Amino acid sequence: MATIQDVAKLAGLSRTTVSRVINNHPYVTEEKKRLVSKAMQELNYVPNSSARRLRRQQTETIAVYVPRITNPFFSHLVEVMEKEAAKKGYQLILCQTRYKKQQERNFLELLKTKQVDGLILTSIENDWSEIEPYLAYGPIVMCNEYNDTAQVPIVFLDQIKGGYIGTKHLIEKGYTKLGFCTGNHKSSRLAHDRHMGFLKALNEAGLQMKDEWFFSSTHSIQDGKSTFEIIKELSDPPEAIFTGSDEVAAGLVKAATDEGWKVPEDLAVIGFDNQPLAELMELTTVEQPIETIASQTMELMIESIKSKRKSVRKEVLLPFNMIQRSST
Amino acid sequence: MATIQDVAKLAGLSRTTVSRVINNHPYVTEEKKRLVSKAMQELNYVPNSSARRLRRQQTETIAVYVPRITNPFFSHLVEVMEKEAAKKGYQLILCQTRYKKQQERNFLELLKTKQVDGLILTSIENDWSEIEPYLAYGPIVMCNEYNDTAQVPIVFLDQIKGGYIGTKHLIEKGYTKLGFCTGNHKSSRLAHDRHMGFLKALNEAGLQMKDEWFFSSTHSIQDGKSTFEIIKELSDPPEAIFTGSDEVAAGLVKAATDEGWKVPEDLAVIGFDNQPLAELMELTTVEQPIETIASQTMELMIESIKSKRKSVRKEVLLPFNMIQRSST
DNA sequence: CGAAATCATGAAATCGTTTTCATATTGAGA
DNA sequence: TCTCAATATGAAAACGATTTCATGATTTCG
Repeated sequence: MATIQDVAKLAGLSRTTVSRVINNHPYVTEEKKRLVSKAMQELNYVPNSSARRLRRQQTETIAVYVPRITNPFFSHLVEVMEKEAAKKGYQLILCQTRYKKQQERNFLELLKTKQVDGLILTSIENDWSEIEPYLAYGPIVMCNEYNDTAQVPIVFLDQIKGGYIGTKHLIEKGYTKLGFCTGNHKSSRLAHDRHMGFLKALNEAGLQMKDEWFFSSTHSIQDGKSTFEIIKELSDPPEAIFTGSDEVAAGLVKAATDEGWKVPEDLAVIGFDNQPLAELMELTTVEQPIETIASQTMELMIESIKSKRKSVRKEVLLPFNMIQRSST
Repeated sequence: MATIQDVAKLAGLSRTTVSRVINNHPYVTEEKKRLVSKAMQELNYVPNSSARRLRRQQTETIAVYVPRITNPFFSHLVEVMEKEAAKKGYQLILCQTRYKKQQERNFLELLKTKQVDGLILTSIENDWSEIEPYLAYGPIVMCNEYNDTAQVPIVFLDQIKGGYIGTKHLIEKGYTKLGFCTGNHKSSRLAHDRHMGFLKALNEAGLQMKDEWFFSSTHSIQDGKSTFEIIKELSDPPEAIFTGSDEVAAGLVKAATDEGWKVPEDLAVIGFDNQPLAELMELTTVEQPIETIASQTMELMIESIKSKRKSVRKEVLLPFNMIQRSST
């Protein structure tokens, strides 16, 4: 493996000059530039990035935390982030926290050991107070997660509104008996806020909700199917269901139609996210602008890395988009 | 940021001894170990990984090439790989080639510049001759892609067999008019081989196939739906379709049932991969053991990194698994 | 008891860059 | 012609660890 020294020797110049050519520093004559380029080519030289990182004190690498990359929402987010990062010469290290506090804490060391220039958090397991100290080691940007106090840039959607507009849509369609499916609504701020939005819309319309129309811990297609099994046994079933996920909505619709129910006449369902599966099942859904979320986040991240100033709070609020299909 | 020097000073010892404690080298007395640990704690010290990388000439980082992370097959692969890598102290850099030769070539520089210890290729855009020279810079492992000559470890499935068993299943179910949907069967060895397997099964059963039952460039749910639109206009439509993807199969089934066709009575469909969507649509499908593929690949990769021997060809052939549901 | 092996520690070299500092040359303006 | 700035180059320091080499101290064993 050729080093900068070898190149310098072959070109009959100093390391310094070679380095200047590599980093195109202004004060180098055309002639020397040619000499260096020729030598580099001849030796098939590439600068050693470990050395460069050490000297420059930066890695051109960004860590992205997601719970699991197989979740389509997060893989879409990461897809766009990687693209944007690559465009600007950065690489992405993928960190799956698997919804575990400990796993998240382990990964936090990356920033401390200077393996990455910054952290993007698309989900947070630990309390902010646990994470906050790591800000001393590099910028952190939050994406689609929020926290009212953290002094970091944050790209997010108002999930209360998300819950609200989805529910409002159902109400406008004339449904009055509304059910609600949520994931882990206790720990997740997102789920909690969507529920708030749901209740707000209900309230405004003066509608009541039965306890038996509330379903928690629903995440998967299978959960959607099981939920329908419960619904069909109710003496007074809901007419429409707000779900926090397209998977659950798809499961509901599938189980219902299999049972001979008509969607949306017998049961209307609204999903969340607009995943490919939503199109397949023709689900009405509340879309989050994933591409914008991702690219804005990456932009803020790179900006934070470049301006080495102290991290400050900066909120970027993005809008939802209702997609009406035939499930409502 | 505290350095090893600071720790050494505080502990009243040399850098060398501190380094020995960090890397738990045998010859250090318990007493000094305590002293060093205390100093490290006090200074909140963490070894700088750039320095360590430079000195050790290794990065504990592995690059994974995928076309796009949003493809569920690849995201599942990456999910498991990341988990296995993390378990052994390695990190993953995600590289999306986006099916572009140029993009793949750009990423190849990562290995050359010593940013990663090795490369995992889950798809290959360029000719092997283009990639082969990079073997000089570190190990490469192929995953689910193949090439008959490359002198690298390779974890794969016999896609001819994949096509064969799926088709055989349809034949055993009694269908005689078989259609075939494929992606980009010209450039992809995978798609080509599945087609070979399909034809082999057809041949063995003495069945003929009409040209109009062959559909190429089908990838998405939407493609599946459009394909059905063509099929329903045929005067002599196929009774069953082999598809190279669950997405296409799902699209077909959805469009067909919407049109009032019964699946599998009017049209049987078999998918490929066993994605979550296959369960939703109750698709019979040919499953690839993704978790095993991923973990075996990662194991071979880490093995290759550790034993610094010359790369040699090593084939790991894994079996398919037919999953029978109600679409056939 | 003396030689050899083992244990314990530190000084200095090393990994391969970039950056600082010093110095020489050239060109422009007074 | 002299000064000052701009241009061009190189020597050496720095980044922060690990590794080699050297040197004592201690133990083992014949």
